[in-house]
Amino acid sequence: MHDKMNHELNPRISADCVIFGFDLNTLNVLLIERETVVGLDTYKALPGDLIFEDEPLDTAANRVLNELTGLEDIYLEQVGAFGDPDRLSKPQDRAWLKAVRQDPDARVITIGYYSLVGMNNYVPQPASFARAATWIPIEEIGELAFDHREILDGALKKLKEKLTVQPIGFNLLPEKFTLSQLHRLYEAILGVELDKRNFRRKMLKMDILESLEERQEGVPHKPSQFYKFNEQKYHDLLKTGFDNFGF
Amino acid sequence: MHDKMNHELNPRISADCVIFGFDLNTLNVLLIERETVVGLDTYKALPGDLIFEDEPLDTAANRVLNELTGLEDIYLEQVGAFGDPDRLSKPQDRAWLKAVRQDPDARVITIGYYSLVGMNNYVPQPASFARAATWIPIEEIGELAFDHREILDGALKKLKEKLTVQPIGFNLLPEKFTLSQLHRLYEAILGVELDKRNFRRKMLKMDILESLEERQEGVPHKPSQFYKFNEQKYHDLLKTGFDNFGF
DNA sequence: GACCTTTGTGTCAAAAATACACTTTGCGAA
DNA sequence: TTCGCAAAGTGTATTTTTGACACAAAGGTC
Repeated sequence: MHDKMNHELNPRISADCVIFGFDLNTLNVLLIERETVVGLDTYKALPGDLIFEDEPLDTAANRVLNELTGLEDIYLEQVGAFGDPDRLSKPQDRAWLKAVRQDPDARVITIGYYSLVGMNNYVPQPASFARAATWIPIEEIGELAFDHREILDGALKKLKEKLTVQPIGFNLLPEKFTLSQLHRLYEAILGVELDKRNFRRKMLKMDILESLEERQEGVPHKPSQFYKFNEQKYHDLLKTGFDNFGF
Repeated sequence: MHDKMNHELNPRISADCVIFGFDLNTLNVLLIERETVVGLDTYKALPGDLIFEDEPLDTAANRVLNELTGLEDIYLEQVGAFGDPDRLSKPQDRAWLKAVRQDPDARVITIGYYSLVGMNNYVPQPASFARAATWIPIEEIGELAFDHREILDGALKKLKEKLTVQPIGFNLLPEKFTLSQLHRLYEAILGVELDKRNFRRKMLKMDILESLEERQEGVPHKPSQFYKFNEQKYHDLLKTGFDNFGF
């Protein structure tokens, strides 16, 4: 303590959410399009805002996400804290902050979160002061506001790691899905090609998918079989077999 | 924004560090022993303190760690943000805060960090207002101040995950070490028994260890061969072969 | 019915994981 | 000096997992 007192920080805290969606073809991220203050241009940002006093971080992330996009009750996983003192200092960002924040010069430390949702289940609701919340294919996302690009990259990295360690990603698909769709999802997230036969073998051996009687209809090729995710078996598996990797 | 303004949070930020050490036998954590304000008792906390204005988070974590323990220039990895509004509300914690903080009622959100250091290389230096920084074997750590137990558990979990994915942990050992010591280290971190022969085979196959001519001396059994870690080969390996797990 | 597109399937070889027990070395005690 | 103790060090056989690879089946379109 002692002589440090007057240096102590008095910052704001925000939560920013990286929401991944999958349209059965490419991976998308839910972004807010903001009007730049000067005029015609828009620029993109993650849905995020300051958190309230006495509000737990996870709760805040969910509230903020809901306010900006309409999404509700999403399981959000933390990416980490981003607190570079210069993270709000790009001119465009400063202009926006001045227009919208009570104390635009305050340092803001943000907690990044990420989650996966099915794009089908959900059509974004533009909120009051966001121009629009929209799904953007991940390869088309360039620069973002603040350090949001860094947060996005961090989230994607965590998502990849998680995917290689345990089968997640079912949230990204509709309830009934085909193995090809799941295959494409894995390729989209990991950004690599995966051998079709080996992928299927491995997936099925895990014994967490249930094949349905149903098949695709009206497609101009051999119809694909539908599967669904068996949550029960998945949780059984998590408890037994997933701790022992490596050794 | 709008009507939310008056709810906006005005918290403090702190950094707390989980420093793991290994005494060639058991895993230890570097803890601060604080006097309780009432009197004779001590209680334990992670080294941590408030961060300064305009100070990057990582820098702050290193500074705080240095001030409390004397450790310098440690690579700290983030565990995450911990921000439960009640995290400072245990009576003991409140007493301590009142004694030592300018604004003891302010909400404090903390960023947890962890790192590995060699216990041999380092003998903790007690700092001014910490009673003592000491290594405590991880099995002997019970309750800690605030939510530090939660932070510690989170750090240990991350450490385990990382260890299974890539060979770290060399920072925890002296420069020259034996395979048995490395073996014990892995067992201590993962908390499981690992087959000796299989462990050695796997470790050596990675080709990141260099066997030295030297052997143990003065031990009442067959002397063990010393190895050292080849940082060059390790970094080569990281670039090529470590991304492709799982698929 | 010819053609296009995507699904779905099997095998073989190489690599990795697992389980498992005895000999070696050096010290200390009798 | 030898006997015992404690930890180091070493190899094999079996099973499991990975990775590479090609062609027939189904259904729609023209």
